[in-house]
Amino acid sequence: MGITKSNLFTEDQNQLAKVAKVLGHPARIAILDVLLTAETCICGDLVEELGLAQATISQHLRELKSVGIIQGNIEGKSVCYCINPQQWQHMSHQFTKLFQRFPSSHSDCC
Amino acid sequence: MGITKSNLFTEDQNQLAKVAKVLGHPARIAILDVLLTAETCICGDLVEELGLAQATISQHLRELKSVGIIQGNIEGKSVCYCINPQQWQHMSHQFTKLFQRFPSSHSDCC
DNA sequence: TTTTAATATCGTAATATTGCAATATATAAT
DNA sequence: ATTATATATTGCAATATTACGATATTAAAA
Repeated sequence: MGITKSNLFTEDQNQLAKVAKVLGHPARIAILDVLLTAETCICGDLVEELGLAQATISQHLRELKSVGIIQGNIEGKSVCYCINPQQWQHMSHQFTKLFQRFPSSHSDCC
Repeated sequence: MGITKSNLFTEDQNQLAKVAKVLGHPARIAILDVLLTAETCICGDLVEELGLAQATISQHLRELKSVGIIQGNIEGKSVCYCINPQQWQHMSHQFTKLFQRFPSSHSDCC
């Protein structure tokens, strides 16, 4: 097949998986690393920074935008990218909720 | 192409992306949900719980095992799955580190 | 207005993922 | 030993992802 059966799962499960999937590529993590390190908007430097073709970077940026964790603002003839604070916090919260569901005081399995 | 250029990225970036990718499917989130809710080992119930074929579940379990966040212990003729506490905490820590790099006191972009 | 520069989109090849039926494997029960 | 049960593996079709060259788009600069 190749098509995910989203209807079998809850909205939360689908949503979290969708965001995780976007984080699931090193180029996209690298892009976030640059944005986080710069602590400001990045216009264009990304293509030189990472070693991928311009078209490829653009595609990864679109995927990050698709779940809202980054945003792009047109600034003249270039585009400034930055983290979207609201969505970043939301994502952070969703993951943290998942992680915290495993009690640290867990007795060994089986 | 279709092949990720891992050599362009750091070990950390590749590692985090790899784990995120495994979390990037709702069936695998759903499996973790069951394991977290049960707070104990789950032997076999997973196939009835989720609506996927046995072969498909087995495949998802293998992917979760591949990054170490769950483990399976053979228990007679069935297999008990549970969260791996060490790896869970490690994963949790890696993601949290990423999330916390964005200062909550961030001025708006551009 | 033409050129230049930055980014996006399209088309496409290579590869990966998803899902499942069929089959293999392994252990318990008879 | 044979059968039943639980899980893993294999093989395969459908679809998705990754990467990039070529081309479009858009806005500043000349």
